[in-house]
This record gives sequence, C-alpha cells and structure tokens, in this order.
Amino acid sequence: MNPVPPRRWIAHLDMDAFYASVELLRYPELQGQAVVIGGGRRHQPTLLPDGTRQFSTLAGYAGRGVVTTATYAARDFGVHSGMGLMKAAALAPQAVLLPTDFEQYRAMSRRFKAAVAEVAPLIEDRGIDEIYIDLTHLPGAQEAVGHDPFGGVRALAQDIRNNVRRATGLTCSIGVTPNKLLAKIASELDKPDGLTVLTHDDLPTRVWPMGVRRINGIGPKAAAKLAALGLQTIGQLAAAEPRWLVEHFGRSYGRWLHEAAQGRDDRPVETRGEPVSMSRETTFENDLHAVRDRDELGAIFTRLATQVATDLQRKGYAGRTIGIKLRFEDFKTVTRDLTLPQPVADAGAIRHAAGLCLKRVDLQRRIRLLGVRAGSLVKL
DNA sequence: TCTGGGGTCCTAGGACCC
DNA sequence: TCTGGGGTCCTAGGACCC
Repeated sequence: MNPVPPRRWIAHLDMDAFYASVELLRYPELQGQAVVIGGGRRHQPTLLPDGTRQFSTLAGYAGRGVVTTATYAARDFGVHSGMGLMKAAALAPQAVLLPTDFEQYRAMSRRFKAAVAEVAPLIEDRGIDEIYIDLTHLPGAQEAVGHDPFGGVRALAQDIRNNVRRATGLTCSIGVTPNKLLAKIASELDKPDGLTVLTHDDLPTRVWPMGVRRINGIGPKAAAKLAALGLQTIGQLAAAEPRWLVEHFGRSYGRWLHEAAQGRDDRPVETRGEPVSMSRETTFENDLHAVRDRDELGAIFTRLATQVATDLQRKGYAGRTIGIKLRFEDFKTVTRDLTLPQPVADAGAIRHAAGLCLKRVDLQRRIRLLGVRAGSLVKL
C-alpha cells in the first residue's frame, strides 16, 4: 500500500561550510586543506613576488577570536565553529587561517537565495547560509516517480540544488519533510552535498536515535538538564510523559519538548519579517577599566553609537529603545535600556541615551565587551 | 587556551491605568 | 479607605540560533 502523502512539504537548505567554501572559490589552491575562518584583519594572505600567495596559519595565534567556520579537513582535527582560535591552534597549528569577509559572504548569500527563488519562491530567511522553502504547492510536488512515492518532491529539491550549484559553484544540503523542525534535522543527515526526504514514518529509525541537541531549540542548558534526568536521545524524550516534562520544564517549554520529539510542528514558512533590533558590539583585545581607560572607552562607545545610527539610516529605521551591553572580565553580562518619547536614528541622540544607560551600571570590574543596541524599531 | 558578533523570543516583576 | 483583577508598557536577564 502506498504511504499517505504529507499535508505539507517543507525544505531546509543549508549551505555546506559556507564561509570556508566561499573562501575556497577565491583561493582554489587551498582546496582539500584544513582552513579556518575567523579572527581579525591581521592575517590577510599576502602576494609573493613569484605570484603565489602566502597564508597565515593558526600556529602562534594569540587573541580572543573564535572559529566562525572550518573546512571539513579542519573539522577532522576536532576544530568546530564557536571554538576559540587559541584552542583551534593547539589542535591544528598547520591549518590556514583566513579573516572573515562578510561583504563577500552576503553577496554570495544573495546569489544562492535568488537561485533558489527561481525554482521555489516561498522562502524564509534564516540567516546568511540557510533558508526554509515551502514546496507544497509547486507543480509535481505531490507526484510519485516510478517506485518512489516522493519522487516529485525529491526532483524539485534536486532542481534547487543544481540551480544553487550553477549560480554559485557551491554545494548545499537539503532536508525535505512535512515541517520545519524535521526539515532542519533532515538537512544534516547527509551533509555535505546531500538530499534527504523524510516523513513521519521515518521518525523511529532516523530521528529517535539522535541526541536531543539535534532539535532546533534545545541548547546546551536544556540538553544538560534532560541528561541529568536521564534523557539523551530524541526517542527517550518522545517516550517521556508530557506531564512529567511540564513539571520539570514548565508548561510552555515542556509541552513543546513533547511535540518536538514526536516530530510535530505547525509553524508556517514566513517570507519576510521586519527587524526587531539592530546592534553593534565589540570585544576589546585587552580588558578596559572605566576610570583608567576612560578616554579609550568613550571613543569606542561613540563609534558603536555611530555605527548603529548608520545601520538604522541605511535601512530606513529609527529606534525608540536604546540599550547598552557590557561584559565584564568574569564574563558576566549586564544590559541597560531606555525607552525614549520619540524614535531616534542619529548618532548624537543614540550616544546620549546610551550614556544615560551606562550611568546605571556599577563599573568596578574591568570590561571586555561593550555594545550599543536600538530596539522598538519603526520604519521611517 | 577562556569563550565573536549579530540577532530572536521568552519570562518575570513593577509601574501605571481602568 | 481598602481590596482586587486585568491589561499594557518598561526593564533585565537568559536561552538559543546562525
């Protein structure tokens, strides 16, 4: 008997090692090597007189940068995104280190999204390197092909992959399932350059054996708490009593955990949302003290406020709530914000409001990070 | 060898108003 | 003068995601 086709077909597309792959297009001689993207401007490749390029390596890296992306060759050494570059250097000193070039990645991001839109226009942006796509109403999505009951939707996803490859030279991985939650999980199942179609029938064999962290929305804290309660896998979570989950995680999150483990998710693919906030922040090379480093701190503060103002104006927004963020040497983070009578978008007003916020913070400890934020945005 | 920068959403308490 | 319930706004912190 043929399986019942799902009500919706949602795809999650994830570009493979995106930043690193964009860099490999620019520097093809690094193909196959361990390459790590992250850190500041300093380690830009230099062109030698003989025309070859010289790259920095991780060896001897000193600073506070983290890995934003690593090639699969670098991941083989245990390097992964979010890891401090100092630690990465200890694991793979010979790996090439390249600075992040967001301009370049944003340009490539626009290109791959346009390529997807040619095939399937219903797209939800999930950042620079991933999207959800609603395939439900595309021609052929519900058709079988030969003995493959889901051949139609599989062919559509393959078309998308081919189009992305043609437009960018980059590979991506796609998961196609009845909802966003499962699609996100499925896109990781055959990475890189993979295509995975799953239905609810595949839940017990393909999804339940996986760790709870694979669910988008279960982070380090929730996973640790689940582990302490004896739940490691999604299957174990699925077997837990909803009432028991609510007791331990609260009504809202407890219920959601139960639904997620059953692979249930009704969220629609949302094509466009207005921004909620815009912010700029910076971590200092060395911790600064409010009194001893007053001038330097003030200059950075003004620069951040100016950057937020520029971002707001460029995109045509003003913010009614101005906030600051400080992180101290012990990594404790505090925020303060202030809602103004009128939305503002100019650097002076933002700097002034941010200054009022700063007065409400106890500045005994040295500071490692300072940030300025505009929220409650209104379109101008 | 301490842990970036840009976001979203949720919770919870207090102020304030009806 | 006391009690109280509901709604909204503001603020602070925290979890999580890319």
